[in-house]
Formats: sequence, C-alpha cells, structure tokens
Amino acid sequence: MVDPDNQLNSPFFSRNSTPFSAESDYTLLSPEAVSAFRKIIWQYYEANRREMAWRDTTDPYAIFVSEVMLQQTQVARVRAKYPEFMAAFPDFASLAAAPLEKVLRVWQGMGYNRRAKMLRDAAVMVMEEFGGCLPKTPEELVTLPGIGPATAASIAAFAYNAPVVFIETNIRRVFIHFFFPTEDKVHDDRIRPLVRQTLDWINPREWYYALMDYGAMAKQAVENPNRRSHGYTVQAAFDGSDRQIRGRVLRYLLDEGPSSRDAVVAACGDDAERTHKIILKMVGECLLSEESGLLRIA
DNA sequence: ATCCGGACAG
DNA sequence: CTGTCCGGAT
Repeated sequence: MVDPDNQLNSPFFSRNSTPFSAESDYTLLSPEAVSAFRKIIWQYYEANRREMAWRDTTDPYAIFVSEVMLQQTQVARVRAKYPEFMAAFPDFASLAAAPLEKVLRVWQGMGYNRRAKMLRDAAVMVMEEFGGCLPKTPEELVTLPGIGPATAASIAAFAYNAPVVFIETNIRRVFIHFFFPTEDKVHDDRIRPLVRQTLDWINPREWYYALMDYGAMAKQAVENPNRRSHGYTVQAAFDGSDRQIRGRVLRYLLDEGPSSRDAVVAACGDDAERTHKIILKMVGECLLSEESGLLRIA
C-alpha cells in the first residue's frame, strides 16, 4: 500500500508497519493506531483550541445558525457575521417571522444567499412542524431545507453531544493526511470507517471540535490533503461569473428597493440577455419575485 | 490570479 | 453523478 522509501508526513506509516490491523484490510485500525491518533489530536487541541462563540453554547438554535453559516464559508467570516445575525434573530420564532429581505440584509457578505432563505424556511418548519423545538436526530434534521448529511450530523454532535459519524472538509483533511498519505482520489467511503473507529463516544462534541481545529491547521502546514480526495474539483473564477452577477442583483435590490427588471439588468451586467436569464433563475429559486412590473426580494 | 467550502437540482 | 451557488483572504 505504501512505498516504504517515500518520505511520509504521516507518523503512522514506516518501513515495516501501517496503522491498519491487517495488511490486506484498510478498514480496521489497530488499537495502537487509534490511541496514538487520538493522542495527537487531543494534544494539539489542548494547546490550540479555537475560540468560537457558537462553541460556548449548546442552544440548538445557536448551533443550527452557526452550522449553516459555516457551510462553504470560512470561520473568520462567520465569526464576523454571527453576533449580528444572532442579535437580529435570537431564536427560531424571530427568524421564522422575519421577512426574507430583512434576513438577506443581515446575511450580506456571507455569499450563497439561498442559504439565508433556506435557513429562514427551516426556522418556519421548526416552528410549524416541530413545535418550535429543533429535532435531535440527523434523520429528522435532514428533512429541513438547507440541512444535508454533514450539517445534520454536526448539529446532532454539537447541540446534543450525539456520537454520530460524519465527514466535512476539516475532518476529511485530517484522515487523508494521516491514513492515506500517498493515495489519490480517496473516497469518503474509505474515511468513514476510520472516523467511526476513532470517535470519542463519551465526548463526541469536543472530539469533533478537536478534529476540525487540527484539520484547519493542517491545510496551512502541508499541501492541502483534500486535493487528494475523490470529490476535489477546482472552481471556475469568480470574476465574470454568474455568481458575481447574482450577488450584484441582490445587492442592487436591497439598496434600491423594488425595481424594474430593465433597471436591474442595466445596473448589474454587461450582457443584458445573460443577466435576464440569471434574474429569471433567481425568481425560479424564490429568492426574487416579480409583480406588476417590479422585481423585488421574494 | 488562486484558494477555500456543503446542499441541491437537473 | 455533475454543475451550480458567493465573497473575502492571500
């Protein structure tokens, strides 16, 4: 599996040993590897724990907001926005009752604006279908809009200290770095059993904080191991992209209020036909609506 | 100029 | 399974 002459960053592979329990079984870690791995992660965490407002609480709403914000968004940006959002919408009831326009206004700068709509819609669903109480199991949580497998499991782990197994980018990076140091196109299906075997079943909440902090550090320390994950892709440039136009359209309507489509098209893009299509798509997503000739935040 | 990040629709 | 969705940092 591993070229013994390769210089490896992972401490788990040497000339004559691997962290796995059998030479032909790369799914079962040896007990020694499990405890050595845990020790590395815990020791790092003890010395380098990252402080975050949403780690100081187990309020399900606070965790829920933070996890949606953290989707596709780095910690630094969430840190800056989170207090403002929580002050504006302190609980499920206030978020559920808020007009989308108000939510998007607070959301500005976070990007991927559909998240803000789904977050508000999820709050409505919590109020109406779960009696104002966030469900506890990942199975129920994924039924909420904007909550996929990773976010559902994160919420279960952080709000309820549930020993769930999940993978997000920091976790993936740690496991690829330590256990697949020379492999390419590593599937999450190969990582998940290792996450399960190394999980701290008593304190999954702190364990996942520790894993994520280590993973965030690891992308600075070594060439990002996630480039060797199966799903890794390089994104198209932002400049000149549809995403950029969408961002402009939204900001224009927030600044100017309901406007004619022509005014928005003129202000937000060079190619009128293209901008038109983008606007129509946003209407299709119920981010915008159009009535009596005026385009507005839905 | 390049990098980073989960959900969802087609 | 593949393409789409944002913006700040570097």
